[in-house]
Amino acid sequence: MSGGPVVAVVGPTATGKSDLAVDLALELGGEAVNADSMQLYRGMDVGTAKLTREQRRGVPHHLIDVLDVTEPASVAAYQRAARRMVADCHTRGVVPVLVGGSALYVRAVVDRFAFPGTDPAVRGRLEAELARDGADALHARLAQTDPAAAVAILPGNGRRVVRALEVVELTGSFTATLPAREHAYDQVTMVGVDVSRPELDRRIDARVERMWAQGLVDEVRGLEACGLRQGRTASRALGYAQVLSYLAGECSEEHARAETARRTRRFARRQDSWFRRDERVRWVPAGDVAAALALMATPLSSPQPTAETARP
RNA sequence: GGGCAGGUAGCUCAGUUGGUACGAGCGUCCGCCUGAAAAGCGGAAGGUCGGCGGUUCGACCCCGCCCCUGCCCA
Repeated sequence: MSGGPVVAVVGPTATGKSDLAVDLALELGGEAVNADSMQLYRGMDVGTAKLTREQRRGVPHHLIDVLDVTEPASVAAYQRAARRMVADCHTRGVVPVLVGGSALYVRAVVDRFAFPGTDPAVRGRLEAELARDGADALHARLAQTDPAAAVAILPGNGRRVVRALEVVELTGSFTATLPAREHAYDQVTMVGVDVSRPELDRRIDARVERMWAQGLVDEVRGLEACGLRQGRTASRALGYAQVLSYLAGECSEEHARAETARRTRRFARRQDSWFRRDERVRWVPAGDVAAALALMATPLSSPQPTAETARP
């Protein structure tokens, strides 16, 4: 696969990825392609910090507002749509600028990555078994049918065990380790937005504060009426899950707010370590458009470590 | 000035009626992650148990004094 340059702006939440992506798109003649699992949802705006129309500054944004809150999101479906979008951009001579903090989503489009199929019936049955027998029991069974997968998946991780069993049933085996980091396109530039942990925490607190001020609670209330609570994926989103809990009378509003901030900080660390581990990501200080543009001059494709991967 | 409660991991607190701190949650750091990835799972590092002195073979747990915090009485 090739076709043209692909830019990916990654990093933890609240670092300013979206704005940087717009800046880059403006400079490169590009369009933004969302790689955020929650911005996929219509109506989830303040809680996902979606850019407003004005903030997008005329740059087209794709794969945003494409799912109803009741629909489950899935990487595989996203991968198909995103790849199609990238190809479309290339056809039009436009640079696709992927933006988002959903690490797996980013890899799913930028890397050689194939997802085995799924079957609702099989999945449903296995999930019922998980609920009934517990993760250890299913893990023991996985050890029988696919020993290698069982070794790679911790016994307590019911979700992964279920998926593994599902794939084994469908295809005979399950590869429980992520594929090698190999780009699926010729010219990929991954820009990581670098922010120190203490600064990140400050930004997150401020962002959560702002979300509340901008009416997150009302947004969730409205979405609840649209079935948010039944949405398998959307109802788990940071902020939304906590507010739903508050609306259900399970905790105070203040607790929901504090929990949102706490879980977001935790999430940001997971994102950070995920992207830090990827030696192809080149880091630039938050908001440093010039530094990011400088990287475009020397696109980095597949696993090819360079001398100056680290930045001051 | 007197009385009571309390001072144990970065934080909030368990705990030992004297025998190497079983600690827990949160935080921190690290790792895993293939159709829910803003989810899910796992590991590690952190403590002179307020200070000084005494009793004892041995004290974080007993005694004395002191310091600090909170509450109450004057």
